[in-house]
Amino acid sequence: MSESATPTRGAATLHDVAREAGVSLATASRVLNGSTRKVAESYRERVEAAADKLGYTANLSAQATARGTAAIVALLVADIADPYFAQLASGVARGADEAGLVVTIAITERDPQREARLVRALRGQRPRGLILAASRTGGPEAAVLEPELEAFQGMGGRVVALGPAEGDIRSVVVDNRTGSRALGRHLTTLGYRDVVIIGAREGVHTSDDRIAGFSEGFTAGGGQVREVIRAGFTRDAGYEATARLLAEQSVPAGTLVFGISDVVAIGVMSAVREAGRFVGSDIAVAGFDDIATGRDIRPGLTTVHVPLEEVGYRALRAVLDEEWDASQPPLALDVVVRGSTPVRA
Amino acid sequence: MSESATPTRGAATLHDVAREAGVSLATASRVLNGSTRKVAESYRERVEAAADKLGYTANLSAQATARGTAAIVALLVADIADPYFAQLASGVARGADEAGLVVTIAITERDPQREARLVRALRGQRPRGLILAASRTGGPEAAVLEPELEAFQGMGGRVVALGPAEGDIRSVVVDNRTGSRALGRHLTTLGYRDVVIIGAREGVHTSDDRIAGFSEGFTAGGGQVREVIRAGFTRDAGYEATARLLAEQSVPAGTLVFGISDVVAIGVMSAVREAGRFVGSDIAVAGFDDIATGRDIRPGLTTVHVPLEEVGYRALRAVLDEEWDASQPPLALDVVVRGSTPVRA
DNA sequence: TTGTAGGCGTTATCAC
DNA sequence: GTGATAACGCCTACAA
Repeated sequence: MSESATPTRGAATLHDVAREAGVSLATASRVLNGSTRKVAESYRERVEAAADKLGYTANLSAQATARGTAAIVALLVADIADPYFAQLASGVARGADEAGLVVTIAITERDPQREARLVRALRGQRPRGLILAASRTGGPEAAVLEPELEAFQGMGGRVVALGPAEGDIRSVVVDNRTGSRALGRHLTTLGYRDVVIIGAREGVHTSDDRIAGFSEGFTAGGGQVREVIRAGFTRDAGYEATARLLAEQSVPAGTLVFGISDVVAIGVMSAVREAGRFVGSDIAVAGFDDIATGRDIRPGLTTVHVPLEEVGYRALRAVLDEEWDASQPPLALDVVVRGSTPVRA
Repeated sequence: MSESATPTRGAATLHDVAREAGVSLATASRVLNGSTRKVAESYRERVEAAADKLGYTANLSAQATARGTAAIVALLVADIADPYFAQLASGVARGADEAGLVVTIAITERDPQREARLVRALRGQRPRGLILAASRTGGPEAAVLEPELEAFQGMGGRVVALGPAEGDIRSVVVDNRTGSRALGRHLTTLGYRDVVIIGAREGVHTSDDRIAGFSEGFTAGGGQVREVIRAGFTRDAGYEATARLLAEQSVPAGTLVFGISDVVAIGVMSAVREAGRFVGSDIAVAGFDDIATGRDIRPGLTTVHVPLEEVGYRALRAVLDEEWDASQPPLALDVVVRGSTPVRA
């Protein structure tokens, strides 16, 4: 007596609904899921009544097999616990919800090999599109990804990358270069002349652009880049690089440290403090992205505001929209000055 | 002539692989996806060769329709941009990856109605399980969820809740009560006697438990709870409640504010500062969860460490494991004292 | 407008 | 062990 009087065995199928309503499968399908609506009102009502009497929910898998594509969009991020990616994901989720899509999420751990494997696995879902948010790199390691992406596109899937991309990959681009240039320039007007930049390894586009832009702006303003440290994109990378820097060199007061992202910059701040120095008055710190916590830490983190949630939302739209202007101007960014970079006396 | 010379049309199907390998569909299926393996080595090799020559990837939807269940686990969170949920999600993702499952994520926005709709929609995916991480409440609003959950379970899906749950819902429980009691008690040993608690509305289990536990510990230690403010679970809720508090009442130095979560506590800290008061020496602040940023802000946030990533991982295991000890002891928590609650002179 | 029937890619139950 | 073949639940020409 494992199952006794349960009226609906397992889940109600379209079949059940059709029978209950006394119509054909096709009719039921049309009113419940079909796109072009041409069903007599009386039938429609009966079907709908039957459907929710039975608690019917379309089997998405079956629908997907039949249609050849699933109402899914896959999102690849380096690390979902990182606020940068979390905020991005938030925008993607909002857009997906609006469009009635489901979001599938995969973590690349910043490993190109792994990323390629994930793309391949995700392909099995036949998602409408793939959003690549994990930091894109240029190098040869990135090559493993190419064939997988092509295979995916070959079966009608759309690929959207955050940051510039070649081929038929749509992309949502943030003007890292211009934003960081503005930041660098602005900081010289506050009196800074000496900067150490902590970024990711060469080849990571976002990092490279931010480093280049900042350097341009800073030198244009009369400052000089003392050193560019290649660390990584995490809080710990920022922390360790700074700790080492402070231990090995004598860093004069008034020096500015630019962390390639807020997350990195927050690590920088912690290391500065732990070394017994002061953030702001002593060693200034700036970041990039304007994640939420940057507002709540003390001193506030000077940064460049990136509308992360909006970026995620646009990426989602890029997956869905038929029309797509490939030459869209990149999202403009604003410099946000807070206490971590006070005016130098 | 709609189809011309493209070698692989769309995506390679099992059919293609079988033909290429010169075996039957059944055989190909067995070597590529089947569970019980009984295929001659020679065949196996041929099939595998054919498969990766063609770049075959199983169509998960088709597999799901055939099997009746998909290799998916759905995760419901209130807000993925919130570090609490993001860290949780991270653990879920890790476990899912290990088990070869895909994670689908849905945002409830803390709206029970919406949550119910999502569960219903997610049901269509026929996921192996559902992880309910969005703050569970007790009240009548929660009732809408029941039937949806039951329907899901009725079709063989497993439901895992974070926090206590009734019926055949598995749950991963964190000992909020004991943890907050320990925190409250400990803070009295530091000299605090007066606390204002900022929590979510009544009925939200996590919040209620933390408030109750903290109150017990704090009064047991000789302190008194001046007020319990019902605000919410967000940073802004903490901020606004505190701003109002500070504006309307005269809050003496040495008062402690306990935010029901670190996110709330961070809002509290910002409001304290904005009111021209000092966190720590003047008004002390404590939180709960030990999210990553609590370590990086200054002063550091005193809190109770919750192994969020691990909680997520366990939740995932709870979905998968056949064996499940319903009476597992809740995860123990540790008090972490930082600068936001200095010893009172 | 409605119903019939074939097909989507896999799995699983059979005989062989 | 291997291979037909009937499901799985749904969509969609096509016919009525």
